[in-house]
Amino acid sequence: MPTIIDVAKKAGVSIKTVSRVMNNEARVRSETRRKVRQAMSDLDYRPSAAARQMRSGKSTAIGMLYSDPSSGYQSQLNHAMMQACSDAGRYLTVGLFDETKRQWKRQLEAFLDRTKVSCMVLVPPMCDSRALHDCLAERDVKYVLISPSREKSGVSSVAMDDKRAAREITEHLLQLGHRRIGHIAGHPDHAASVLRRTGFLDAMEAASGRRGTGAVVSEGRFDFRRALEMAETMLTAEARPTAIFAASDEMAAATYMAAGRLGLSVPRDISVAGFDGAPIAEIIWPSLTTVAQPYGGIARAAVDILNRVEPGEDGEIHTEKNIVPHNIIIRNSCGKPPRHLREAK
Amino acid sequence: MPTIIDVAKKAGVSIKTVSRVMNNEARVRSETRRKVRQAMSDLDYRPSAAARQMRSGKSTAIGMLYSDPSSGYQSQLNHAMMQACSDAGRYLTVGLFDETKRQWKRQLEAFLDRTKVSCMVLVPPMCDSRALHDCLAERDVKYVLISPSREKSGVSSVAMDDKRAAREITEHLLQLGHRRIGHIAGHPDHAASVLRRTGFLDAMEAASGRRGTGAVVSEGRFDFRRALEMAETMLTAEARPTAIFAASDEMAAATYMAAGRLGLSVPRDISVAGFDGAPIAEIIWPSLTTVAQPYGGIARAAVDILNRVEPGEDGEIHTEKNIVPHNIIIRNSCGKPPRHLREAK
DNA sequence: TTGTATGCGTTATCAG
DNA sequence: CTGATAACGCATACAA
Repeated sequence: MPTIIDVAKKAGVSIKTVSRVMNNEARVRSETRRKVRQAMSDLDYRPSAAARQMRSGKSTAIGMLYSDPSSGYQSQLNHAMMQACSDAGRYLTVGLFDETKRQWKRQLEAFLDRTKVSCMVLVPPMCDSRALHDCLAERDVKYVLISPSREKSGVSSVAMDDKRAAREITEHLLQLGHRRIGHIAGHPDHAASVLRRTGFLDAMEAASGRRGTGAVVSEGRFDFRRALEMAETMLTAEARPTAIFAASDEMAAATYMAAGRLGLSVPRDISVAGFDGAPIAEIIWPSLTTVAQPYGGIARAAVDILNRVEPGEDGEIHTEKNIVPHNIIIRNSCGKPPRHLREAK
Repeated sequence: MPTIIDVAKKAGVSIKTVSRVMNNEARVRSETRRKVRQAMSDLDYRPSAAARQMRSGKSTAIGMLYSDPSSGYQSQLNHAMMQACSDAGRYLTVGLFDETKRQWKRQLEAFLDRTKVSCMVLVPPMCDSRALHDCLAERDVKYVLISPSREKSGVSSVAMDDKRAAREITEHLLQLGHRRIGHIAGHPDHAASVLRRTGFLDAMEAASGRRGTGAVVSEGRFDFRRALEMAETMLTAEARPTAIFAASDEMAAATYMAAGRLGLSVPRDISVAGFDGAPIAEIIWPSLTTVAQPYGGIARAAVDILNRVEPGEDGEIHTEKNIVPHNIIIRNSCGKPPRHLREAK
């Protein structure tokens, strides 16, 4: 494995200069910089993370907190972050974090002490804890928020556009001819739930000309059992919807089950759409039309921000609010409504 | 942060002695050892991973390969490993690994070069790749296998007893009075599937006195749609089972759906049991009786083996085959069969 | 059984 | 703009 000394020799400069180039410091003549870069790639040089960390006291790894092992969202994001870090030549160090415990502050400090990470990504629900922000700021750790409920000034964030995605998938249903559509919403405290519901209502309003027309909304709270009840209620109402848009794929799965119990077939009798692009959406049958969370794009954007925020300490920190485009995945759970219901308002 | 020097001063010895104590070397007087240990805990000393790694060229972290982000098994194990490592004062470095690509060897070597891990845990399906074993052995990386299909001599392994667990959950069903029980098996190439099926058949045989009596087996292949079909077939057969034991929680969920379509209620008309202890088992309703994989115990055992295999290089390597006890989680998906079917053989 | 001195690959100081 | 040299915390050859 080549070291900084080998690079310095090859480029005919001192190791300090090589170090300067690596760290994107300003005062280096551009030709010198070029020579060093050349030498580095010729030798396939890769700096020793250990030596770097030992000297600077800071790890190059990116830290991430994990609070709920059974959360599909967190584990998907975790995977995407690993991938993004790997692509960017960095590493991800993840720590368990129990936000409910009173020891959380010590827990966090132990994590920072041991890992020496100097930058982190905060995912929901950690990204909404003011105390957590303060603790990080106090220790001078840079961080980026993923899908925060509220933005925070001076801190960059990355998110998808939940409202718009909800609008789009509702429009898809409308385009198929559905006029009476149910929505099983998520937990009202969850920012994304509110956005998804609003997007749904916006699309319904645009189609009918009046807010609320044709829309049937229930609070599912992201809970399977509750969603099951809500779906059953909707499907047994006198004027039952011909399509249901659930705010999560799990709740969409619950809707499948409710439909099954009532002898209704998806998508013949009832169309179902979900949200998240969870594994279950591919697994269940018929496969579920849903909004895929852009985990990869979100992770890449977060790593990218962290890469840029670190070296350039010249002047003030440039923060940004990054919206990552999503995809609607059309699968087999949505069809046209029965003809006699198609144009009924 | 205290360093080895602070500890040495406090204990009144040289740093070399402290180093010896840390690494569990033999030639240290036990009183000296005690003094050093005391000083370490007084100062809340924690060795710098960076310095250690720089000096030795090896990281203290434990490596793990991840191949399928949507695999609940892998992500659960991942989480358990993080926890276990954290408890043992070690770190987990996980790498993506695409076993299908031809570049896998370079991918693995890049991982080893960059992370410098000297020990790893291999989870399914990686633990069954002979080429992977060879590659690791070649680079002198110690590893432990988790739930391998076949044991490998000279390599330790950790697993749960799938056969026994399947037998036990089947016995639970038998005890409730079920005599005709269906089993939706996993993929036949998967070692665990075979064990689970065998355990099921063993229990049925023990109860009836004859192999196969009362048992209805279908190949579900761990696939939702296929399991759905299998369950529908079973439930519409003339002599339908009063209980179904699915080899995975996902397939149990498919069974719920099949039951729903046929107007059958769980557990009143049909009892369902699963296997894995996946998040979905708690989420679906009624909550699913299942075998919980002992992820935590498996991870702890693996880390423990790795902790012991490393320092004691005196003599030959002691390998072990560790079976971790599991738990049957009784929830709400199993009940007594209708009276008239209870004793029917 | 214990201690001393050296070097691992970086970054930072300070002088050119 | 560039370079010589001293740390950083630990492990180990070598010495006692």
